[in-house]
Amino acid sequence: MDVKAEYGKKVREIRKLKGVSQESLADLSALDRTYISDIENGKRNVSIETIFKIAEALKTPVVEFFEF
Amino acid sequence: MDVKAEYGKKVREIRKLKGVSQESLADLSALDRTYISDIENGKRNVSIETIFKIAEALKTPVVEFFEF
DNA sequence: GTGTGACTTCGAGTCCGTC
DNA sequence: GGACGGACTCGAAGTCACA
Repeated sequence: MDVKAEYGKKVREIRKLKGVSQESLADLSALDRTYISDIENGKRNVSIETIFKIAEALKTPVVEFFEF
Repeated sequence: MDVKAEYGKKVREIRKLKGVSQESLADLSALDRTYISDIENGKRNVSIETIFKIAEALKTPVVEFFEF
C-alpha cells in the first residue's frame, strides 16, 4: 500500500471520527467534493498545502495524518 | 510564514543535522538538486510522495518535518 | 452522500547552465 | 556548496455531468 492510499485512509478515518460528510469537509476546506473523494480513495498525490487545508478543516494536527 | 516555507526550513535544518549537501540529498531522494534548493527556500508546493522521498533519504520520520 | 471519467490549467519536477 | 534562470514535460489542482 502506497503513501497516497495510507493518507487517504487516514483522512476518511478522521473525517468519520468527526462525524462529517465528504461534502461538509469539502466546504470546510474549500476543496471540491469529488477531489476529497479521490483523495480518500488514494487516487491523488496531494500537495503539502492541500494536506494542511484538510488538517485545519478537520481541526486535527497534521502529524496525526502520518501515524501509520 | 506559510506552510511551504516552514517545511523548507525543516528540510534544511534536518539535512544539515545529518551533515549532507543539497546535492547528496538530491541523489539520495532521486530528486533534482535545483528542486531541493527551491524546496528549502519555500518556493515549491511539494507533494506527499516527495515529502516521503525526502524523509526516507534523510532517514527521518515524516512527522518530524511537521513539528513547527 | 459517494464514486468515476473526462476535461483544462498551471505548477510540480527535471535538466541545462551561470554566478 | 548553494542560488537562480530558462525551457521543458507531465501530473497536481480544480471542476463537471452522471451514475
